[in-house]
Amino acid sequence: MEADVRRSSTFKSSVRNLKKHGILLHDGDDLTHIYEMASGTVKTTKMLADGRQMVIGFYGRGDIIGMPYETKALCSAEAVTDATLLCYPIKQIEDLMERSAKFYRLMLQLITKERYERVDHMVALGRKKPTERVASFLLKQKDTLPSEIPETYSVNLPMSQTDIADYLGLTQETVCRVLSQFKRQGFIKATHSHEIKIHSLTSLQATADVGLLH
Amino acid sequence: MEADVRRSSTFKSSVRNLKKHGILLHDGDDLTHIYEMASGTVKTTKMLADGRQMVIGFYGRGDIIGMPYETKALCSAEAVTDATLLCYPIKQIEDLMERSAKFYRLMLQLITKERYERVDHMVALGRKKPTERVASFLLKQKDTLPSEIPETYSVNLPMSQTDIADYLGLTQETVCRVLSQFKRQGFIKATHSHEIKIHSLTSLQATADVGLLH
DNA sequence: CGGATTCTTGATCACACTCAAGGAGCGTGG
DNA sequence: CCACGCTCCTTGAGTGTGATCAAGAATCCG
Repeated sequence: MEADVRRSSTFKSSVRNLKKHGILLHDGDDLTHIYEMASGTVKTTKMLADGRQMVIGFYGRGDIIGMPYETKALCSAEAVTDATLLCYPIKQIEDLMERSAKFYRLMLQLITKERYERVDHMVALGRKKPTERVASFLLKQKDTLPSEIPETYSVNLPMSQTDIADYLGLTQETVCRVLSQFKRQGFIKATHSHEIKIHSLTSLQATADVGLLH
Repeated sequence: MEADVRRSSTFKSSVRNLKKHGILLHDGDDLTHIYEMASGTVKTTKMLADGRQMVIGFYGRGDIIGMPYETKALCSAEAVTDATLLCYPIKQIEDLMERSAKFYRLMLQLITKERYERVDHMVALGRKKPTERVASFLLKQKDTLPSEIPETYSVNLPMSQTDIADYLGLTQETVCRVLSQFKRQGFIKATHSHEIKIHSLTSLQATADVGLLH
């Protein structure tokens, strides 16, 4: 998006750096800007009154946080790692959308992608078993990689297992146990911390989609 | 939306009637139209390979199914009761959006509302207990009513308990048991079939938000 | 190096699911 | 209009799975 905004005459944006655990937004804040991830990872969350937390999404390079006409922030947003964001005044984005068909199609595209992901996420939360959810989560990470994925490859998991649990509607212990099971089965292997190697993409896919394998 | 579309010069829409259990869309179909509910209730669903079903949403009078630039249907859509829908060619809607700022704001408004609901739904699926999910669901129904809700009022529940369960990520039996419990507690009362009376809005709200009461 | 956080694993428990059976409600056709 | 069959609802009993509780190991970070 960055290039598209810059190309417009009224270009005016700033940069914001967040340290790990830095807060970008509180749930319900007035939303003055729309943010584009330049580096790092940010999570959006909702919290219940008694402290239970739900992670709605993880955002990495190129992802957008905030939508035109979202006057109040829908979720809180917190840095999972140190992160850099490009900040566009929301009014400016709204103007661009109204004036440039190309730009508004770009926004609609983003919305479409988000809708698709949220529905997938909802299916996982409502109807998938823990192993299936974790497998789906691991596979989703590959979408963030450049195309053409071989059977074996590495993915980065910058977030904690607690964050993954809060994203998948599980406990941290269950996530850990499922990952251990996948390791024992040879589906994945821990490399560095915050990185795992996928050893059998097909096994994970079978597990994610119906849990055919046990 | 209907009035706004008609006001435009290129107005051209048709009406579609669905019988109960009639299929409007199959997941992945080419989406040629955008639909506005005129009467009845429709549910959108996703199905896993082994038959597990997730209900993504219920749609009543005035709700929109399908979005501009959603080339393939994101979900299946099926009538829960006999239903009537207004059908707008998706191309026409896309044109209107590009040309009329007013119209595209209308669309963005719909999208914002959907985003808000989906996030709420995700929190329920991932972090709420069965009683809290059912209470949230019952309260959501009041949004469909004209404003100013008193402590006691009636809501229509045209869908089956199985549908509610598939919407809340529970089993049909659990939904039934929670509803029975609410009846015993005096929170609600069954009136006609497919209609219940809310007797204590505040008790339901307390249950929905944190489950403070047991 | 020391303290905090995160991860891992085990043991136990509770809650929602599964299985089951009976009843109520509804639509259809005789 | 009633009888029949189907779907949907209700409730109970028993089970299994993921949550909880707990403790130790590993990793991170100042």
